[in-house]
This record gives sequence, C-alpha cells and structure tokens, in this order.
Amino acid sequence: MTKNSNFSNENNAVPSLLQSKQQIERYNLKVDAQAILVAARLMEAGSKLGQAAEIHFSRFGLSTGRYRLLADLEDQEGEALPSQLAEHLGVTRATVTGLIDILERDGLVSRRASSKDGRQKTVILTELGAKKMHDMAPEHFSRLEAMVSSLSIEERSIFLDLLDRVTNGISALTDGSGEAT
Amino acid sequence: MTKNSNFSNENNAVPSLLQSKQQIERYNLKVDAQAILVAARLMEAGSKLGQAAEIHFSRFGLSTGRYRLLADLEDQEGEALPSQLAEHLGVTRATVTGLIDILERDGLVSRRASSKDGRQKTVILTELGAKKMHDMAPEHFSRLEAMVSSLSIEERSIFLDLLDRVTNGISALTDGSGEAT
DNA sequence: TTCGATTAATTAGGAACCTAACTATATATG
DNA sequence: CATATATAGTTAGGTTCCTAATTAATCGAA
Repeated sequence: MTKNSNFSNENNAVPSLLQSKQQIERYNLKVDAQAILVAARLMEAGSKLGQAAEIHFSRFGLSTGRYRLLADLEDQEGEALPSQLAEHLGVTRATVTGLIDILERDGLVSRRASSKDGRQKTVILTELGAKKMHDMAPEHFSRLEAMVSSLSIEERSIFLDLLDRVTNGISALTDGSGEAT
Repeated sequence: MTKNSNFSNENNAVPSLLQSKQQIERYNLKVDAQAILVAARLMEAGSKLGQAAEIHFSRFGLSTGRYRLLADLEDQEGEALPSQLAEHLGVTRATVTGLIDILERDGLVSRRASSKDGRQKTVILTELGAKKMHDMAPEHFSRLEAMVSSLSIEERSIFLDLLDRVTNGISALTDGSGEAT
C-alpha cells in the first residue's frame, strides 16, 4: 500500500452530484444541485492546488507566498515597498513582513530605508534572488504548463472566462447577511 | 477609502496575461503564456474562495473543515470513524482529531468507543449538530448557488469538465523530479 | 503462544496566513 | 507652531492544516 498522502489516495474526496442532491433534498430546498457541485468542486480543487503548489515551491526552498513576492519584485524591476507587495499579492502587510524576513535571512532580498519617507522601507531583489528565479524558471513554468496541458487553446479561454465569472461571485459568500438571489 | 481587507481592494491581485508573458520572455522560455495564466488565476481563485469560505462558515460558528466533517457525518447517517472522515475530507487523521475536539466541545458531535475494535472510536452527530446543519442549510446553499449564478446550466457542465481535467493535471506539480511534457 | 509488525487515534511541533495592537514618522488643522 | 490624525511597517497571538512521533490494540507467523 502506498503512503497515505493526499496525493496518493484514490480521490474519494471528490464531491459527487449525488451527494449534493442528497444534501439539498434532506432539507427540501429549491437549489440547483449542479450549482452546489460546482462550488464544492472548486473549493476542493483550490485546496488541492494550494497544497500541491507548496510542495512544488518547496523543491526550490521557497513557499508559494515567497515565490510570488520574488516574482512581483521582478515585475517591478527588482524594487518595491512592502505595502505595494502586499497589495499586489493580495495579502496583509503583516504577512509581507514575515515573507521578507525569511527571504532576507536567505539572502534573496534585502531591506533598505527609504530616503523620501522615514516610515517606508524599500525591498530589493538581490543577485542571489534573481539567480534563484532564473534557475527555477524552466522547471517551474513547464510544470505549470503541464498542469493545464489537457486543455486546448480554446478551452483555456473558455475556462478563464468561466473562472473569472465564478470568482466575481465569491463575494456572495462574504456579503452582508440575508439570503442571496 | 474603504478598509484594506482582501475583499474590498480593487483586485490588483488578479494576474494578467501581460504579466505571464513578461515572466516567460524574461528567460526565453517556450511556454504558452495563457497556460501559465490559467494556473495563476486558478491559484488566486482557490485562495480567495478558501478565505471567503472561512468567513462564510464563521457566521455559523464553524470553519470549512468542521462544516465538511458534519456534512460527511450526515451523508453517513450520523455515524463514522475518524479514519473514514479523514479519507472523505481529504485531510490527515491528525487534522480530524482536532476538528472533532472542537465539535465535541461545542456539543455538535460525540465520541464513543467502538465495541468491535478497541482502537477505533465512533464519531456521532448529536441532535444539536443535526439542528445546526438544518438551521444553516437555507442560507448556506443559497449563498453557494448565488456564487455560480452567473453561469448557465450548460456553462456549469463545461466548467465542471474543464475544472476536472485541470484538477487531474495538478499532479504535474508534485510528480517526481525532471521536467514535464 | 508469544513477539514483531501493522493499524487507529492522539500528541507535539511547524508553516502559512490572518486580525489587532503597537511604534515611528508624516501630515493636516486650529 | 502644536497637537490630533493618518500611514508604514512590525509584533503578538490565533486559526487551519501539515508531518513525525507516541500510545494502545490487533493481527500474523515462527
């Protein structure tokens, strides 16, 4: 028997349409079971992808968050403020502080006081950081590409469109009380 | 200016095709930028959905994991072993122990020693647990439905198909070393 | 039958991200 | 100008899930 990791088990964890139907019928609700299934599957996929990404990045001594910070720093030509990084990455400034702490400890970025504003600190991609990104790029991107390789070019467009619309709908979970439409 | 929560910012966090292209061209890789974009967007969506789900379930005094455990317990007619729950939820047994600890403390499930096997414990959905599920069902399901309400019935089918195929591709991130196809 | 290996659940400790409170600097207002 | 307010970054502490080690019970084989 193989090891009991989340990636070797016989994905009994995938939610089925039957499950959704039963859950809805249990309380006599007039909800579309397939809509619930879409939500459940997307949650499942997101969670699995998140875990897989952590494993992927750990090959390079990074985490998902730290990689994304380095990538954003590259996009900004090697220099950015922590608050900008936080906004770009969609995480809090507190989280960015933690990411920078480790990246700095590992020599991939460095902090420098801003001359313009004494409150700010500039985060800089070091040469070692740039080298790390360079070295991991081929494997990193080809693995990402392989992940979606079963979709045709056209299907990728469609998927992006549908995913975008569902993503916009996520606010239905967090909006103020009351029942949604 | 509104508060700087992840849900109120002007989603600058959404990865763009231009970004993907630049990242790839920086290292002269022959990878499809749109494929990378699909991967990036799915990661972003998964992370956002995960956070939104935690906010959603916290309205009912639950977390995503604890809700899913209760739901699975319902599917199993109110009774299951921790190891079964772990497999159904796709988490480790250690995690299930923690989920049960809190659910038991809150009176939503109870633990009972198994008579068949001295190592096993049976987890039981209490009346209070069943009531909790009953009470939250209408709002819970209608919010989930609202999330995907912008997709037609047909689009939901297509989305499920494409998502399923990408999900199967996730293993490309975790598979043994070397570059993928 | 008895002793080693397997299995079920738990415990201990770690990683990632969060909120809220704190420090230091900058800005606006009377 | 002095003082209140806002902003940048950090610190402190909490949540969720993980891996590895532990405890207790069962199974299998000499």
